[in-house]
Amino acid sequence: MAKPRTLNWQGCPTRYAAGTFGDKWCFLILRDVLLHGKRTYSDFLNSPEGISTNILADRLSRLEDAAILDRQVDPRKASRVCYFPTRKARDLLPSLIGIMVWSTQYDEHTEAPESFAKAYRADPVETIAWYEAQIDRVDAEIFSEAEQ
Amino acid sequence: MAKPRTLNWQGCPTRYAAGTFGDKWCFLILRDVLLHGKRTYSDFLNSPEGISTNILADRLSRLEDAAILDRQVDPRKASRVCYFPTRKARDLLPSLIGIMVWSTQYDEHTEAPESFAKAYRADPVETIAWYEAQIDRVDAEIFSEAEQ
DNA sequence: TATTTCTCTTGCAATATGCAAGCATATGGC
DNA sequence: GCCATATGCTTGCATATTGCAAGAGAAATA
Repeated sequence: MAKPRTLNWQGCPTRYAAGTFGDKWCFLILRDVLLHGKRTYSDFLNSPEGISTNILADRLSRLEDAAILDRQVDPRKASRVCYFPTRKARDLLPSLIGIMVWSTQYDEHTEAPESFAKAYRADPVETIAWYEAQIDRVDAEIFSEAEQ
Repeated sequence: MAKPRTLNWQGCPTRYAAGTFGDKWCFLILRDVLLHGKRTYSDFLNSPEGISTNILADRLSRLEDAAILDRQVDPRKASRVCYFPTRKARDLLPSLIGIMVWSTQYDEHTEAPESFAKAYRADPVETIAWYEAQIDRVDAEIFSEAEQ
């Protein structure tokens, strides 16, 4: 048995988003892949929140189905797999960062430095461009290492 | 028995957000309260997604605990309850609308009109201000009706 | 006073999650 | 080539969450 998944949760934009990545584990995977340069199954598994293996496999598969992640055999080592963020994933960066700025403001135990929200407010476009460039760098690095 | 809730899901901004409203029903409640002018239990219950009564009560209670919703006896009718969006909720508007624009772009069955994403891209600040004004209007209306 | 509206609560079956173990494929050392 | 290891999953099972139907309690309405 398996996945009915986003069974007709299309149409309404909020519902589409909720059905596509609207659960805590998808959120954290998006964070890891968009902001922390994580790409492999074990990268995600080692995040401090401690996702379990079956849930991780399920969420990666859903995000791949939704064209948010692009699953490829790791060019550096064929026993490994890379999940690359697609353009569709990258286009969530502004909202994701906006949410993080919100958390930084309202979570009294936030660990985010003051400078993060400050930089974003000073120049959001530049801040997002910086994160996009980081993503490019991580992906390029993987393929350049493979050629050696 | 009841709610341990966001047990130490603080610190990391993404994790804080995921723990606070990171599930599909919270998403939809936020949509209803921020964008559709819904305020009462039965308003939320009547949304087309069909949330069940126990889940709705649970999520409203969590969002109230998180200071995202402000629960008050309805000034128009004391047997009813209003859930008003707080400043903390309103501050999610930009990200929520950003996510909706994303869905509008990527959901091939989107029901959102082209004009929505277009207006946002042309002037995001103005678009958000418009939604904020709508929220003010809905809340003011409730209290003005109560005085009659 | 009786009925209806409205916001929940409760009981129970179905589904999803978390955990530990195991499996499959590829790699790397001999 | 052969075996140990690394990596990405799958499976089984206990526990937790959800969904559904019914109903309780407080206030409005007739």
